[in-house]
Amino acid sequence: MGRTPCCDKNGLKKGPWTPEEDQKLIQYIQIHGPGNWRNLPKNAGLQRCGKSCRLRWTNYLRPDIRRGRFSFEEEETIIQLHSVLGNKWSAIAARLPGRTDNEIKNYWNTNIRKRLLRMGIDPVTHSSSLDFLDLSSLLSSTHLNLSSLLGLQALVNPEILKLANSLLLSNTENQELLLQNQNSQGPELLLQILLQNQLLHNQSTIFQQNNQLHNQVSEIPNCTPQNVSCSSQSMEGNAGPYLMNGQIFQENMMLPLQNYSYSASDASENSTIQPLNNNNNQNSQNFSFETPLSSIEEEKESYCSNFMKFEIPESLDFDDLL
DNA sequence: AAATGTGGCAACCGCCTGCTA
DNA sequence: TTAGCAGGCGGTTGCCACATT
Repeated sequence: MGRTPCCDKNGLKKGPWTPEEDQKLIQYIQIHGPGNWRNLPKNAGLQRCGKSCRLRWTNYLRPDIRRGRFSFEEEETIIQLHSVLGNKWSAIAARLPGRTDNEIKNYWNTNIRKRLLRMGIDPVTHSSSLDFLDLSSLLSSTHLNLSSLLGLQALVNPEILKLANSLLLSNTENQELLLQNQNSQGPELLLQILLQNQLLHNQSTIFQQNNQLHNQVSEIPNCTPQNVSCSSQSMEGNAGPYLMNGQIFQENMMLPLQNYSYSASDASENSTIQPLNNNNNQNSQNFSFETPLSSIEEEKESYCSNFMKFEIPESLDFDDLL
């Protein structure tokens, strides 16, 4: 025979927990520790199913739970882990101390997922629905082969190369696909992974930097982000991407710093900024964005939508990559 | 001020896995 | 060996607070 049922479902309370019930559960677990959920409700004087008690404790009452808004670092971690693990919320939560799988799941469904959808990114596969990631025709041309991927190091952050490598090692599906296609589409798959993760990396980097700057500005007495003065020439309509010193995806140049002035010289001495897809205000050393201050969420979306406008610059000579 | 719409989140539901008798 | 349960997990629901009309 198996075990006896964990609880008699008749007469058990359901729905939101009251403070009194929470207190009973906390007190009992403080004395006896978590576990033995079957007998816990009866011993603690609760008219609840043991399963309900366990959920309440693990998702809400546990003392090590970290509540409040998710940080950019946490969001970055969630997105990256989700791209590898999928909806394995418990596995993702295990890598985010203080966060529960339920909380991460809710945050994904209510925030990240919707934003990715608005940006044209499939939240399940993390692949773009836009055509720019479908570089098959370009990559299968006679102008590019596997060795050219090495040249992409100029375009791709080394950390992303490492991430792509770890993804390839950890993602069985990718491994199989690459093995199946190593003589034909392998480089294309790798490039897709690189580009997708470059997107994620730049997105999170921008979020972090923008948030840090936002916090720094907020700490200045009598100075709110709205009244930070903008300097020099306007780059309105030229929110990027840019070609800078022969490189695209220059990290510091990807900031969609709406309402903040930004000096290109901060990022690189003697920099030149060339909008890839716009003819206005070329070679500006300083620029500003004069759009109204938007929420962080809007900034994220704004950045990503701009990023999705990525075009391969004509100045990029693929023949050289050979 | 009231009605309606929307988003966030706590909690439940049901399936799966591993353990136990 | 196997029936049956506890615990774990992901999906879904429904309530509540806030925003909008």
